[in-house]
Amino acid sequence: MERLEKQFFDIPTLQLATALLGKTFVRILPGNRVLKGRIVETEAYLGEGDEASHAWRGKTDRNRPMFEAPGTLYVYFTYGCHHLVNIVSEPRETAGAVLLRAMEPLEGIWFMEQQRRSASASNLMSGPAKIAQALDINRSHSGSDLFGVEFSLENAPPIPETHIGTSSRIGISRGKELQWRKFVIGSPHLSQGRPS
DNA sequence: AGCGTGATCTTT
DNA sequence: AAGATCACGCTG
Repeated sequence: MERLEKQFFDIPTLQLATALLGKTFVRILPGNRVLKGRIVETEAYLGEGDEASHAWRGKTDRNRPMFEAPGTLYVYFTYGCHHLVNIVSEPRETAGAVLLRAMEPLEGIWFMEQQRRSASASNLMSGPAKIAQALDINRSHSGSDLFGVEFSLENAPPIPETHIGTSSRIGISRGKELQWRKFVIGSPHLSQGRPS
């Protein structure tokens, strides 16, 4: 299916979190190896007013990409060992991003298995840091976008509303009351989540 | 259930 | 300059 252009990403963050479900994330490595995954779980993060967001206190060196144009990538490093990948939303100078939390591996599975040593098929990208590891994404990609060679998003039919679940975001201490996690109900590739 | 591991941000 | 926190994954 066709590649999604900038206008696709230019919708409110919460809507984008839903619209991304089912779409195919495409990563092309140096050497033209192609990796693909189907997005099955996302979370929305805003700026001011969303205390769980990196951007709620304003722009810093790290979160700068969150203030860039829709379709930019925001990647950061946390817990001393994990990279997490977000797709930026909202117009320039307004913070917003959608965290990619889980994907169904579609193509390049052999490579992903190499990247993730102890993983069975359904575990390859069933968590936000696993995605970054499987697809070989790190901080150097923060600020890139989905409109070049390395990264893109392929269209796919929308997921029917009845198959989309909603919950609190996972692993945060503030903003728990907001139901800003979206996922494809019944997918075997969802993240395991963290209690409370 | 516990902990690693380091960047980032806030407070002194 | 020091301390707290952290959008997590793995082992036990």
